[in-house]
Amino acid sequence: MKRSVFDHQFQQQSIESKIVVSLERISEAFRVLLWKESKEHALSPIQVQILIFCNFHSEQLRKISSLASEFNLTKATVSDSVKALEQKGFIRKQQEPEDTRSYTIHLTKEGAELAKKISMFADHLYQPLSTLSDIQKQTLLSSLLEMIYKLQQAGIISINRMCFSCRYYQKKSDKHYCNLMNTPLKNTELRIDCPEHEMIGN
Amino acid sequence: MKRSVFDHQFQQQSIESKIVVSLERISEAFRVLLWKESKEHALSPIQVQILIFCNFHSEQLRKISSLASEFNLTKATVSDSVKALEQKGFIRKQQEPEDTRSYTIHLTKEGAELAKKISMFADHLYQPLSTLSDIQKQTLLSSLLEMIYKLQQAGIISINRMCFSCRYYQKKSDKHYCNLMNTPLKNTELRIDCPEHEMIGN
DNA sequence: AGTTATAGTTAGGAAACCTAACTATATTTG
DNA sequence: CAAATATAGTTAGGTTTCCTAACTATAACT
Repeated sequence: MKRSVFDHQFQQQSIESKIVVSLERISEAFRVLLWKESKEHALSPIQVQILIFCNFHSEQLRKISSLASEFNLTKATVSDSVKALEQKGFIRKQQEPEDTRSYTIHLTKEGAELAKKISMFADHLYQPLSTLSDIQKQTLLSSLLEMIYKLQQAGIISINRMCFSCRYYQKKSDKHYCNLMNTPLKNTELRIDCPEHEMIGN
Repeated sequence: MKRSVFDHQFQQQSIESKIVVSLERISEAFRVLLWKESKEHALSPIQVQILIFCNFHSEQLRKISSLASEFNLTKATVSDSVKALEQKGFIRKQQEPEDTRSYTIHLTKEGAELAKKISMFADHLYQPLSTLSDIQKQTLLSSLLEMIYKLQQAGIISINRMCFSCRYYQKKSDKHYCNLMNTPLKNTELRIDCPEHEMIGN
């Protein structure tokens, strides 16, 4: 009989189920923080995410389709929110001559200012990390990276821009190597959202 | 100038910001999995959470107010969802003689069966952990526990039933100790959702 | 040139959330 | 003990989230 990670008896035997439950609690924290930040600025959670994302990512990614797969939503949902942001004057749509079906999202001056403010919402997660030792942090990070990679391979998270899924990444005798920068990468240098990322096998 | 964890340059310097971004990705995975599971059973995400929670927690916690603070929602929101679950025949409200204002939620036979099924939704998070070493898992867990405790202290997550916030917990010369069971606790024995939990200072 | 794929929008609907105002019981306290 | 206050839950009304399905318009095959 298979057991759920939420089963107390199972939790007492299994460290894995404790980890999953912990991660679930932290997800809850994200949800709460995002919601709170949204309300404070009269935005919706998804609008907050879009503003932050657009503030930190390149033109190619600042399109309806990219945003949709980034946040695992439909294009219709994203389209609505983008329209709302446009009406509020935080973004502007810019047609490109190459493909007139699509457009790139640009933050207006007000949008960029707002984005800077709201992107601090995750700070509350940042502070609790300060008391962990360096080794703890390193182990924590590599474990999380491994998890994320597997979640992406399993098709649960659609998009990522981490080294493991990048065409420039190579494992050389158990060491990480980036073929774009031509340098070895320490565990802590592995990126989770690399601007130069190119998906493997494209 | 303070920087956001979503800032790429900042990420390259700071391991903490990478961890936060990773956690954010994992939260996304939870959101997606919960949504998917909901749709498959014609439930809403919050209904799924309520069913699972009620399946694994004691009577005192199976009340509107508890659920509301557990999930950081208002009572109104929870009340609505519980009503829906009742109409679908998965739960039943049971008045207690001690306090007739309130009632306890009981799963019906169908509700319990459904709860068992849907509580496996987190399994996709469980499997990616299998390749981690024991030491990695232990470090991961204690880091997460520490984070959660601080998030609760900071008032971001309202409720938890972990050892650190329990009146029976004691730190004896840097070792963990449970005064209810009268036993020392290894790092891996620390609980994240203990049925015997009693909030400190009550 | 005609089919097919892709980018984004619109419309309609269920549900997730909230706030505010409400009922009904419990508890406190003057 | 009666009056004031607190607590448990509901209802009403609103905005936003998200979906699916049908649509327009452009781009890219064949």
